[in-house]
Formats: sequence, C-alpha cells, structure tokens
Amino acid sequence: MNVNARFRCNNCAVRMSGLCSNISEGAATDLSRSVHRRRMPAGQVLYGGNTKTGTYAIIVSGVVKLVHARPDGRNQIVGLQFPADFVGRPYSEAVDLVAEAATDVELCSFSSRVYQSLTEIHPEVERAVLKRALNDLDSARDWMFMLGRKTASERVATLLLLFAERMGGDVRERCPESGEIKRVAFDLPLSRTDFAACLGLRLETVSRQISALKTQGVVTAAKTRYLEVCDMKALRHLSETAVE
Amino acid sequence: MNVNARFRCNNCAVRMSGLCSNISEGAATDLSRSVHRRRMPAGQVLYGGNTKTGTYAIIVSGVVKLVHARPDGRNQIVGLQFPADFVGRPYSEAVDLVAEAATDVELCSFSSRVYQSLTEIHPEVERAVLKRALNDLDSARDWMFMLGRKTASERVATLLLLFAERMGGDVRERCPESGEIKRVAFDLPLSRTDFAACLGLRLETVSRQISALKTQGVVTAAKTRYLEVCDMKALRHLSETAVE
DNA sequence: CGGCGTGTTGATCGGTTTCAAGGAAGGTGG
DNA sequence: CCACCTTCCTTGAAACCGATCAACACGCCG
Repeated sequence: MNVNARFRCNNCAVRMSGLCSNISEGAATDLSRSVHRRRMPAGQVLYGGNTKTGTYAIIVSGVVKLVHARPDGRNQIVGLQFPADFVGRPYSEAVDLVAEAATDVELCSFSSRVYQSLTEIHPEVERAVLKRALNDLDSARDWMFMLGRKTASERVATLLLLFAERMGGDVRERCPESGEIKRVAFDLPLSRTDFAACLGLRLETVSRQISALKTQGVVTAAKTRYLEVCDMKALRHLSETAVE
Repeated sequence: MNVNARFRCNNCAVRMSGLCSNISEGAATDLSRSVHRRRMPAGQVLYGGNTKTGTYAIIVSGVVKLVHARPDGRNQIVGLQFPADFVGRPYSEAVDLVAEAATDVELCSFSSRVYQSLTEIHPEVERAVLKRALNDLDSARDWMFMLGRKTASERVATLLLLFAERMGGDVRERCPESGEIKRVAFDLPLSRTDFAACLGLRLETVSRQISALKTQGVVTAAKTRYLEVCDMKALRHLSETAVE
C-alpha cells in the first residue's frame, strides 16, 4: 500500500514499545502496510457513544481517557491510555464506554478488518494484544483499590505519581547515590475536572489536595497545568499512606 | 493420560460455557487429557501471596474472590470469578493479588506448561482467553464506576443484583407478561466482611443497607446467608439510582 | 474593558466511618 | 441437653472526611 511504510515505522516514537514491537518482523511489516497516522485535537471522541469501534489504534503521542458516563450526569474515568498503548475493543460491538482524547493525540490506526486478517496470518499478534489486555486488567484492579480504599490525598498523589512516571517530563534532579529521579517537571494531561473524574472525587477536593501538596513542598506549580514534583520519594510515600 | 477424559468433560457443568466451549474440538480434546479436578474449601488460596501462579483453572462450581491487600490492613476485592470463568494470570510472575476461594469450589485445573503447549498448537485458545480477559476488563471498569460514583445503597443493590443474576438460585416467580424473573432466592457467597471489601464500604454500612432493603420489602432473608429478592425490577432500579 | 471558562478557597452539610454494645448462630465440652 | 465460647451480624451514637454551595481569582480572547 505504501512503500515508505516500514521507513516511517522505523522513525516512529513508539516503534520499540508499541504492540508492533512485540510481534514478529513479518507481522510488523504486514501491519505497517495498512496503518495510517491520524491526529486528533483534545476532546475528540475516538469511539463510543455514537461512534462505532470499527478501528483500532496505537497511541503515538498524547493521552486518551476512557470515560464511563451515566445519563444522570455522574461520570468516571475508568482508564488512561498513554503512548504505545492500544486503543479499541475487539470482539465486542456494544460498549458503553467513551474513548476521548484527553490531550491532542497522534494515533497509528488501522481497521478491524486489518486486525482480523493480521491475526489469522500471525497468531502471535493475538498473544501480544492479550498481554496488553492483561496488563490493563492489572492496572484497572490497582485503580479499583484506590477508588475503594484510598483517601483523597492518597488518590491525588497516586495520579500525580502515575503522570510523573508515564509522561517522562524534564528530569530536573537525581539522587546522588541511587540515581533515582528526585525532581521531574511535566504538563498535566488532564483538567481538574478530569482529575476528579479519575479519582472518584469532586474537583474542589482535587484542587485542595494539590494546594496541600504545594504547601508541603512536595510539588510546585508555575502554571496550573504545568507542575514540578520536588520530591518523588515523598510523593510515592503519600500515595499509599493515609495521614495520621 | 486418561481415556475417560472426554467422557468426564461431557458431563461437566460448564462444558457449554467454559473456555473449553469456545475452542475447537481438537483443542478441547487435547485440553481434556491434561486436566484434573480439584476441590477446595472456602478460604483456601489458589494463588498469590506465597503461592506461585503455576496453574490455571476453570471454575466448575463456587465463587473465587480476587483480593488486593495492603500491609496496613486495608483490602479490596477487585474481582469475583464464577463457574465457567478462568482463574490465573498468564504472562506475569509477580502479581500482588490473592485469589481465594470465597465458597467451597470445584476447579478444572491445568498447569501453565499445558496452557503453553496448547496455545502453540491451537492459536484459537489464546483468542478465547483474550475474549475472557476483555470481558473481565469491561466488568472491572463497570466496578470502577461503582466504586468511584455510587452511593452505599446503590452499591449493595448492585452486588445483590450481580449474585441474583450470576448464581441463578431458585426462581420463585416470573412476571406474567414479560416472563422476566421477579423473585429469586439464593445463598450469598460472601460474608458481610467480604461484601464490604467488594464495595469499598465498612461492614456496618453493608449491614445497614441490607436492613434498609428488607424494610423496603425488596428483599427478605430467612437466614443471614440465604436471601430472597422479592422485586428484581426494584432492585435493578435501586442499583443505579441514588435516593433523593 | 468585560465576559467566559477554569481553578482556588471558604463555610456548611451530610453520608459513611468509627467506636461501642449487644444479639443470633453454630460448635464444644461438661 | 445446656452453659459457654467464638464468630458473624446488627444496631446505635458520635466524629470526620469529602460533598455541596458560594464567592472570588486568574488567564484568555474578543
């Protein structure tokens, strides 16, 4: 389909970590021929609601949120997908989930027909998707613990930690001995409202907890959407310890 | 290994709904040869903690709970597996989950080596496992909504509804017109403590909510562990509507 | 400048937790 | 068979955390 396909893939930001990195050379080549890049602005729906889930994608950049919304206005973000993650729901038509771009995103997308024929020819693709699904399941279950058992301050710390770890912003400082990252700065991919929707809280509570982290000196924030974690170790501790 | 293997499978309670029903005849035959039945009393750990996850199983009867426990004493049930469900975690060694028999259970179990060779020969097995994993993921996400957004009374109603639907107890009455089940009676597979661990609540709260359902006439209970839902429709309504 | 969306902060309210006491069911040994 | 124990469950009263209501600050754009 496109003779430059492989070449483009070799330059791809997620070539070494995406689904395409866990399958055979042959499968990756076949996939690369049927794939196309798409950009979407923040807020656009990838699937769910009215949109059919007829295509799948690998996220190249940006963050996608999976939202479970109810007619009565309640809604909960039940998953966040980062670069190299797979987006889509094979083997199910009716999903009452909405996948929405949380930030501007860049996708490497392909149709379900491509997926289907690819898995016929290369069974290991199905295995790679299974491994990702099982990891997503583990993450979902960690998140369930958070929603069921953690306090507001632990929740906010947990989410900030997730972003600090997965979005790899500018590293500002490392521990002299261990080499662990001590300070990182990065853009938050979510609004306060989305924060709250992730954490099962109200946005006011999120705002208060972030303010508390600032006064504790664990984070500083030049702008509301750009934040620096000053002490990753402290943040990690706060993410699993209720204050007493 | 056992000439009676296929015969035993034909008599199996989950032969038509388990993993083995979604794979080819050949794969099912191969699997049946390496499988063995196990019984476990309530409370026994299938894997997690110290026990390695070296075996997988299909539940034949009973309920298994997946528990996420922390050293500080907090714990949350992050999944319930019913008959025909798959138990185990392929492709990961270190899982900080404990799978424990919630009731006495009967398992059809097989080693990870069997799983591995089976999937080499019959790729469709991997697909069947993937489909189950994706369904588990959907359930986990529904549960996340519950933990993040539902009130205590909705949560209790949601869990009772789940049991009423999945455990198919004695049907007592159907709607004359629609034929829908109106009254069901069944044994609760969980203690009040486990109820609370599922729902992100305290056991006292669970107890109060069940009492409230009794005074509303939605359920009656002869014994604490045996319960009759008198009005499934009302229960369904309560499971997604906060009282005002 | 004024208006709008987004985020912060304060005050009060309410649902769930926590603490505490007592009740029901089941098992054991006298 | 009954007293006693243990475990699980129920109920009550008070405390607390996060929700709710409300006002205001900030940045952005026309």
